[in-house]
Amino acid sequence: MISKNLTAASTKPIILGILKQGNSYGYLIIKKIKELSGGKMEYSDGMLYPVLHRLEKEGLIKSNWTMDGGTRPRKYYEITEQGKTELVTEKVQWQQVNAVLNTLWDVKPSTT
Amino acid sequence: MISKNLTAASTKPIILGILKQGNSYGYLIIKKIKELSGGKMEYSDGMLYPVLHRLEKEGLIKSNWTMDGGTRPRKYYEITEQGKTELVTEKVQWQQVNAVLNTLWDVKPSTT
DNA sequence: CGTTATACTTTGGAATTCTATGTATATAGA
DNA sequence: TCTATATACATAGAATTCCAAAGTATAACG
Repeated sequence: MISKNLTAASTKPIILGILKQGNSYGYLIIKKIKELSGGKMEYSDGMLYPVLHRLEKEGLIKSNWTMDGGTRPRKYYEITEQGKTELVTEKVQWQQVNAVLNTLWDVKPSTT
Repeated sequence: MISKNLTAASTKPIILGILKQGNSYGYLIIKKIKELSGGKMEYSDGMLYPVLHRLEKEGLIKSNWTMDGGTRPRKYYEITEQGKTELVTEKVQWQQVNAVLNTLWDVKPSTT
């Protein structure tokens, strides 16, 4: 299982990325993340929903309740323009840190 | 500047990676991180030292005070075997998350 | 009709974090 | 010589963040 810190650091870009592929709702996003990660990342509903609320308050996504043909109501989320911009920022930052780590993963100890 | 979450997620592997290159001490580690990241990651001393203490308590690093030829005492840290193992674990996890993100960064929106 | 899956919400105890503050020595420069 | 800055480490506790747990409700399946 992925550590708490890494999960926290990746939650925002993962959700924004999924919503950029197309609108979705909480329950489905949880399943999608599990699927994308091959089961290695698994969000509980109590973890994901508050994040969605926060992202909406930040203006990165927006929601509307929908009746998908006679079934129960679902709250569909859509990424906003601001959200798309934020995703780019997240990408840049992630890649900067990734670059630092790539120089460190496989270092040989210096001859001390 | 790198976001708080990303900083938190990368602190442990970065410190372990730096110490794998060779022993070092707090003040120098801070400078090293700044240098490696081209100034994009900057730790305050109040941020770094508690992390070093925590990693030592976890057994991933160990310390000893040294007098570097007449200068003031410095607390040198060294990575332990356990620390090296942990670094591998961190690497695997990071790369798993990185793989998920790589599938998402550049997705084209589906024709909705 | 009972059980499981779907679907969303909220709260508050728990854990984490880092800002601010404190101590002390070495060095550069005025 | 004196002052300012850089070096070097430590820690309390205010502030923030987090997520496990509990709650509500409907659909689907056997």
